[in-house]
Amino acid sequence: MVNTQGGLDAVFSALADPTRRRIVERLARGPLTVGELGAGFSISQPGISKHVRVLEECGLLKRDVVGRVHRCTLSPKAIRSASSWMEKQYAFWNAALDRLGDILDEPSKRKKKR
Amino acid sequence: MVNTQGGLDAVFSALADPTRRRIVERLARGPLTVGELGAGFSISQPGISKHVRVLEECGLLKRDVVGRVHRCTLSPKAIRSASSWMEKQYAFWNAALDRLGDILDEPSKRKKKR
DNA sequence: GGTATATATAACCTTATAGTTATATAACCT
DNA sequence: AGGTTATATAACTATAAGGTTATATATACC
Repeated sequence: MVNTQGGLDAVFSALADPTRRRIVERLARGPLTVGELGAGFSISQPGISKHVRVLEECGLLKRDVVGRVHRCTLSPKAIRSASSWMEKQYAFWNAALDRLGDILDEPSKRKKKR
Repeated sequence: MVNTQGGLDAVFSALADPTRRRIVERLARGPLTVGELGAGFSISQPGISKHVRVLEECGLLKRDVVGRVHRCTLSPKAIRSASSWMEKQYAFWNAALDRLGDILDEPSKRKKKR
């Protein structure tokens, strides 16, 4: 927890919790109030409130307060940044696969350069 | 942490740590031994060892033990499953955007439909 | 065999997290 | 005003997570 670089940290951390992933899954189907989000989970109302807050702070969720009701919507920018981090690693990996054949063939005693 | 559904949980949890994401970034460029992975981080050798273990257990990393050296490679299957979870939510969200216009225009007392 | 190297394990500490219950705030409704 | 509803905050507890140092294990080298 020393290095909290660029938002990504908070997004992945938020998505690490299965309850929060389920909340995101629900929100991806359309906006819901905090109360509606809580229905179906077996955790307390303050519990849901805290999860919603975490998702909000990392940018995955936006809140529209109307009266006493808080309507939550998914804000896909954050999910996009996390997803693109993954895509990037994937792309690097594919690029590395070329060089890889060479390295893997190395029987631990050959420092040849091609 | 009551609901540990399908691997995804462990993968997101692993990626929540910035040190482990940096390890993944390095591995995406090509295989490295545990020792090589540790170089450049300011944490102790056992610290690295534990991070590597976490990445291995969630399926992001594979280990090839040759002699006393452990060569680590990225195993992109896990990253793919996490990434596709995100893509799925994204897709649902886009689908929801159609229905959304209707809902968002409703000012809780809506006097107009467009 | 003895020593150095690569990595893992054990034991421990500290901080963070997810959950709880109880209470507060604010909006809506007679 | 009084009561109900929606959500947040406070205070607390338990467990997990990341870090450490010290030690163990296994391989390599002379």
